[in-house]
Amino acid sequence: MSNNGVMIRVHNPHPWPSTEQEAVAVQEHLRSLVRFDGEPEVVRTAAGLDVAYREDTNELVAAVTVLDMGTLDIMDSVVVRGKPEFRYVPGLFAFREAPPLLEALTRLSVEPDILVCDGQGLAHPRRFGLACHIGVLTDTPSVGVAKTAMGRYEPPGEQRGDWSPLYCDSEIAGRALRTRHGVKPVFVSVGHRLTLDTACELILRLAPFYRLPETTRSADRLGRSAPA
DNA sequence: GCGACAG
DNA sequence: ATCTTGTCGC
Repeated sequence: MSNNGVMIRVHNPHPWPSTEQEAVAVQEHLRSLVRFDGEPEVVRTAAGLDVAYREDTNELVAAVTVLDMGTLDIMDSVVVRGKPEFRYVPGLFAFREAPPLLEALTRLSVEPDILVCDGQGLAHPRRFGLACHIGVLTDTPSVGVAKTAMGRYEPPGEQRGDWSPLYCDSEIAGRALRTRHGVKPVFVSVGHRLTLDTACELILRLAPFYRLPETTRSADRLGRSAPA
């Protein structure tokens, strides 16, 4: 269902922080807004969010694709460029990548039922990774899929679908999920308005061919192939 | 104090 | 993130 109105809106109760101390304070407040209910009854579309870097222009290139969950066809896509307003700091990743991603989400014309972010959700030092941040500010179900873990885990079984708990500070914050036989697992954690079971189920559906979900792969391709 | 540390 | 060759396997 497409229309000309804005489907995803950003509700940001804080000015964007300029120091690491302020950023941590913002996270500690926003994390109280993460919800685990309100899961969508049926997920028909899923958005992939990724950011590429252009060394030549010192710009961030945020790319968002919306895929049909049934066919994995790309139904919509948006690219937004922006200047980095925050240096990369582990744990404060969202303050660097979220601005252009949020702007891109606002410009979509096909509504995504869930957002698949390239990074952590609850599997974060303060339980508020990029996926939680994006999910809360847009009040949209979201999940984080990271290529490397921020917590500790034991290797899951070798079969596709096998998983093991991902621990952060002795708490289960996500899962190491095997999307392909014999390939390094991806690290899935809830962002907002989803359960971990549903999140893993969706990621497996989105990753029938490769280690990473097609949402992430398509957004990554789009971002790095964007015109100069 | 030293190492670890999403992209 | 990005820089990069060859190599193994389906």
